[in-house]
Amino acid sequence: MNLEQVARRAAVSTATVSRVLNNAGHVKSSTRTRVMKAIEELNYHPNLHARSLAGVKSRSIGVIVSNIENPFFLDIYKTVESGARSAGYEVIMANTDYRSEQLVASVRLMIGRRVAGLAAIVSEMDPNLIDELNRNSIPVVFYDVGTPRNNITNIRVNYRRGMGRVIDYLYGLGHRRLGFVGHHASLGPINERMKVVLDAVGRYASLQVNTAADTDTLDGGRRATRLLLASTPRPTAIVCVNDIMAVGALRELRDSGLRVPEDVSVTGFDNVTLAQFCYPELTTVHIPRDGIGQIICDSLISHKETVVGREIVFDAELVVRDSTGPAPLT
Amino acid sequence: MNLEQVARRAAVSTATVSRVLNNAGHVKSSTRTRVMKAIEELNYHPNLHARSLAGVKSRSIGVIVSNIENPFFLDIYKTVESGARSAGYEVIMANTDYRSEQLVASVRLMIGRRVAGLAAIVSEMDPNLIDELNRNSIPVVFYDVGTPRNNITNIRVNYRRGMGRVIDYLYGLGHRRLGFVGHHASLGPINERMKVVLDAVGRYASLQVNTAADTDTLDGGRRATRLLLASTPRPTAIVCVNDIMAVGALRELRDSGLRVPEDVSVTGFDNVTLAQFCYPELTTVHIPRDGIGQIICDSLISHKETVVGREIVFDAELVVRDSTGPAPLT
DNA sequence: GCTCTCTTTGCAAGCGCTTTCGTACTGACT
DNA sequence: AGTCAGTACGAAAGCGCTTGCAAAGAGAGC
Repeated sequence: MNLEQVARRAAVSTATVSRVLNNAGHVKSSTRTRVMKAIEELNYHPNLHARSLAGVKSRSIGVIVSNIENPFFLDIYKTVESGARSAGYEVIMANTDYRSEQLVASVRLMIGRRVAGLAAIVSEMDPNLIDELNRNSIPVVFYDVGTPRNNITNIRVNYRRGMGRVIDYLYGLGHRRLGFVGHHASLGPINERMKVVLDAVGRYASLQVNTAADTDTLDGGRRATRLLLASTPRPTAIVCVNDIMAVGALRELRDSGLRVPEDVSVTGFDNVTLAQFCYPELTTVHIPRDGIGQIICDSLISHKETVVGREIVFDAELVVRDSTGPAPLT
Repeated sequence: MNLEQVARRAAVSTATVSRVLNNAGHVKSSTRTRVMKAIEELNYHPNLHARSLAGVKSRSIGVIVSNIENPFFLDIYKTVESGARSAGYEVIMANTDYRSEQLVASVRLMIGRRVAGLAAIVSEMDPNLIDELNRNSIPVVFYDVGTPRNNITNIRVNYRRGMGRVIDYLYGLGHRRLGFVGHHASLGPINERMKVVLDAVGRYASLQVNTAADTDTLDGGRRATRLLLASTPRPTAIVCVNDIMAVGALRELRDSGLRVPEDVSVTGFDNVTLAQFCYPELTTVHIPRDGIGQIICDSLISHKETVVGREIVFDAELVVRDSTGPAPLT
């Protein structure tokens, strides 16, 4: 089923059918209806691969995320998608599960599809990828990883400051034994976050921290917390790398019969919607996901010179809710 | 940058380059390395559109969901993706936001991409869509909507029985005033679920129910619950159309100073992971998402005759947790 | 009736790839 | 040396679409 069959049935040329399909050029209205009728009768659906091949400029952008299950990624994806859609672009998504070989495969897939722009909201990285992308000319935005180049924009969040605020705040509440819940310690940005915690802790002589890592899921947060709670003396505050794992931590604490925040305080990171729907509501650090999505759209679609090829750093504000409180006296 | 340039650089024909890329046919190992070198030097990435066009059979399946934010959809998507991936297929995803025109657009997009199979995990429907799909020959799986045809498989969950169990259970606990939290009341399957509640309620003369609807989000559940709580006398149990909205309900009840389950009981539906991570843990109805994903893969990829073109109904088991209890005495 | 300007349509050349078919080459075996 | 099977490669025909160019038709103004 192709253009030619439609053309034959409508007794016109393929060029005319194409013009009808794309609302381009001048087509007499009687011809148009005749063509549409043929399309309908034949249940014709244009082959998008052929259309792309035939040199029409790409109207799609690719978004790659590390973990589509984490609402943080999903929020950014959604912002990008709505921005892209309103600009007439469609977005294709890929998930990497934090695996760098999967990231490379996804990037190749996107390039193979000839996307107009590519956003990678990922924590993993392959050493050769930046170079491969740089030799290409398509605009790219990296979140969390990568280095700015002429066609590569970088978005970062000032984790150091954000985490610093968390640690300062907890220290001020009298906490001296911390537990850090992370995931994929081997990944640059995640490891960086852990180091940031260690550094921040290092500023206070009396502060100690244990760390544990598991998968980036509710259950992972739960298991990592279980591990941390097993050490004696047990930490009085659990600092989590993100909100999802923090919600997992809350569950484990509940199961252990520990009260939050009276016995143990918990902090998250990202400030996803769920942070306000768990109990107790999470003290966390807000990351402006809509702003990030906006920047991505700007650099991939509008090609604003102000953002392309630069590094943009977002600040991260502490949001105090109910999951943190003064350290227990003992 | 295309095959021809690579071929020229490696001093071979495009056919040979193609053979190298696809590991097909016989290519002398020295030629192979020469071609690979050229590919690397030119940073060549094959145009996937061209490849698809050139008649290679489709290796991708499409999955359309109503609301990617709802973990229920996401869980099914993930099962399908992992099944597809292990069969060498890639999956492309589309989100409809419960809008039927968006569903139609997404289906057209998938057909335009010539997917090998199509799964629609959606609650909305367009009257002409089934026909349009049926005139096509690609295998299709619908969840929740549609009617089985020769190339269309239908998966359903026995909501009637599942919801019936919820109502019976609550009645047995002494609840007589129910509130139902739904979303998109105008959509067939969702409306169906509400009707099922009304029917189940109808079996008990002394049982009453109010309904409220909002968006299918945490916040939507919260707002709908707020509405239900405003009526006097207030319901003693809130029955939610799914777990996400139920978690929103929990939040609203907490804010209103009502205890769950002592003052008000809450039930969800789906049994997503989050149902065990909220507080109190949700009484809900389990829907076997992995089984659903499996069926989808079977009918779209393996083409098992046992499942293609049929209707498959899953049963839904009640899972009692902590969010439900005896109705308050007053 | 004739020219001029739009409008409407068709022809055909690609887009970048796969794949069939045919040719040339390579050894191995008579 | 001659035959044959197998290996290695190239030429070229599409896949289904868009689009530049040219041609034909249609009014409008004289």
